[in-house]
Amino acid sequence: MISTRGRYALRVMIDIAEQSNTGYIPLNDIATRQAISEKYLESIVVLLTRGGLLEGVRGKGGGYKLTRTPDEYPLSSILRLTEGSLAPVACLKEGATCERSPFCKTLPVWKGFYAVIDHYLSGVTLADLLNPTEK
Amino acid sequence: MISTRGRYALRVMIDIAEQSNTGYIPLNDIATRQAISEKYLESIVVLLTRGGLLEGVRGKGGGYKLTRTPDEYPLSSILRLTEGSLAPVACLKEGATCERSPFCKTLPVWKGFYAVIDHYLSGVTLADLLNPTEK
DNA sequence: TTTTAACCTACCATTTTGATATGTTGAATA
DNA sequence: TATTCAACATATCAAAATGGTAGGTTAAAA
Repeated sequence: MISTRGRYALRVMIDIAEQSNTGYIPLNDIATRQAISEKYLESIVVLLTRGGLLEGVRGKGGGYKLTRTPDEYPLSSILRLTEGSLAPVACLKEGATCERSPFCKTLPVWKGFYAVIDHYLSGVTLADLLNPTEK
Repeated sequence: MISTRGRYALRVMIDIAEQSNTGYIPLNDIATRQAISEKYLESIVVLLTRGGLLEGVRGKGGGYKLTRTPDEYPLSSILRLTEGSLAPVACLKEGATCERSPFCKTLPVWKGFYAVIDHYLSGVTLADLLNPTEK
């Protein structure tokens, strides 16, 4: 299940995209607009910045900015970064190893499930979530 | 993400389906075959029994049995029961309420995601996971 | 040099996860 | 009828994840 990290990350990205004609957007403004604790948002936004989805600039006039256009952000990229993985079962997480896998009867279904999840979240981009005018 | 509860539940259901010509299957046997703690399985199987997916009989010669044929168990029914819900976000859980929902920009995407998840897991049945001979 | 705002580190309460332990009830069998 | 088997019930628990909070440091502009 997608936790608040992923959900808040999406809202932050939308918020920035909608304000993005205004240059860099300070997290303070975002936190106020979205009614989410700024301190908690910090821990989420740092993932997006390190992952290259956002650019942060310090000091006066600073804040965050998108590094691409909204249509270049599939939701999968945002959620994979903040949730750590989109794998629906631990067995499919990167680096996971299971001795049952050669004969596991459930593995194919989990792989199919993973593919469906990834396909859906890769087919929707940030641009699809914006106000029509901002697209 | 699907936890061990759901994953083990699937394996138990497959195990019972494959042995089901032998009448009632004691949990002890299943735990041994699947190499999972019997006591932990108990807490999972009770959900399946209460949900009507399995029938349990006590005493000597007792055990568990399917209440339907394997093709009548969509995986969604097994996983929904053991995981509590298949909703990908807390906002979509039964009984959940959110004051943002009337204007939430992410809600439609979560609903679509939920629909995709439900569709996939409803389209695969227990029968699809069995050995070809047991189908 | 003061203000602003990102960045960094540490901690913490609550919930969920993944069990274990110790029984009790009910059905068959010897 | 006593014994055995196995479901059913309840309590507890360690570890991890979740959802934060607190306090400080660095860098950039005014």
